[in-house]
Amino acid sequence: MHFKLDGTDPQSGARAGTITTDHGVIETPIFMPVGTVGTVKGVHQRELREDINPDIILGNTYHLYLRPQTPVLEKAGGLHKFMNWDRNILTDSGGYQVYSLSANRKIKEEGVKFKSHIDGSYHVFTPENVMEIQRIIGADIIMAFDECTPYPCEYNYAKRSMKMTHRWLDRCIKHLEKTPLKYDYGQTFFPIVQGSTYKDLRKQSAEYIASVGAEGNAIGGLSVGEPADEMYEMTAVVTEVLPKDKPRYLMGVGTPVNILENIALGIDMFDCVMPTRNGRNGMLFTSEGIINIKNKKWEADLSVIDPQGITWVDTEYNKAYLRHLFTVNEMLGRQIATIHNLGFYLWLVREARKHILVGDFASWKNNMVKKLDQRL
RNA sequence: GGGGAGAUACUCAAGCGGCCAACGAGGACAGACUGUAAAUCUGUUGGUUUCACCUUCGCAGGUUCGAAUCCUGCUCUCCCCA
Repeated sequence: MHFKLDGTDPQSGARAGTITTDHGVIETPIFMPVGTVGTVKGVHQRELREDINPDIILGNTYHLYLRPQTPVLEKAGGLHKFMNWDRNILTDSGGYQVYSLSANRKIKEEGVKFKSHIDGSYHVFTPENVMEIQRIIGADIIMAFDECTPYPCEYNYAKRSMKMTHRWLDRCIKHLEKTPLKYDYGQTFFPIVQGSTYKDLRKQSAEYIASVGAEGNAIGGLSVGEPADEMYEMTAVVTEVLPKDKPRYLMGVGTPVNILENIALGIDMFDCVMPTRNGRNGMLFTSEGIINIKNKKWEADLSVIDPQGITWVDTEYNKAYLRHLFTVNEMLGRQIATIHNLGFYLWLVREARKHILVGDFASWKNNMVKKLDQRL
């Protein structure tokens, strides 16, 4: 993997860059659609490629390990071939499931014992086997196995957890060196900064993560319920420390406003289920503000979904029709909403990139933030 | 014509003397959702001046301290036999 800085915004910490991998070029800032189990829910690969056109998408180690299971992925020659996606893929390590499946797992120094949410069977994830599984899945960017702490998180717990995540990181790196590539392209490993919402822990963690000299770095444990201002504060502390010549990935963020604010703080990569999940649940992010398409007010509104027309669905369908599809619970409604939202998110980060390169990002951002937060 | 069953809130449907403004489901309305256990989850759904009162369980009477629940009549619906 190679990262090149193409430009920085004079008024903020925003950067535009280019990541090059064996599966192509990723222009940053980038939003990566989430495709947990080998599909960006509700979107055909063809639509993803042609209509939304992201350079990279996500998969999830825990979910893919449970189903279809690694032997199938290995037989297929990796996730790219299995799902027919020839651009970049990043896999999360399962660290987020340590948080989200908290009722079904037990954390120890050695690793995490999970109770499968599918059949109740027990599985153990360690830094070592997570690296092996990610080798088999074969994503271009693979993540360290970490503990994503909840919010709020008591200081002592956050500190202990952060230190364990650091020790796990060492084990990941050590084991990865012994685990050869499975396919004929490279894989890049990203470590993850933790430290909850404590500035000193975040700084300490960022310093540790920076010290391992990875080709890219991630920030985890945010967007887990903390107020946005706290998230920004933590991002600011961390980006101050992380190397400027490496991409920075803020995991799990966020709303369109969150993304713009974090771009301003020097983040290059984002992922979030919001455009897909909220889209399936009727929430549309548009150039004019946020719409709950299920609301009665759209019942007879024949105006197009988004006059900006970022993706073709925006102008081919009207609001009343889309609301109707949700009302009668037709899957097409969820598909349209998902394509629209992903198109919008990708448009947003591409627009941000343009403004960074032109040099007027800060003022453009402040303008956008006001519009994007509006509820229509 | 004879016999039987039934009418409950937007719909379906419980309730069979007080704990009933009335279970439950659907629908409707609204909210939530941030490295996806999520096509999921939550709330509201007779009215109002809402820790209370008023009007509701086909219609009209009656019994009772008290009725959606018991009695009488009426109206309507469905089923069976002619």
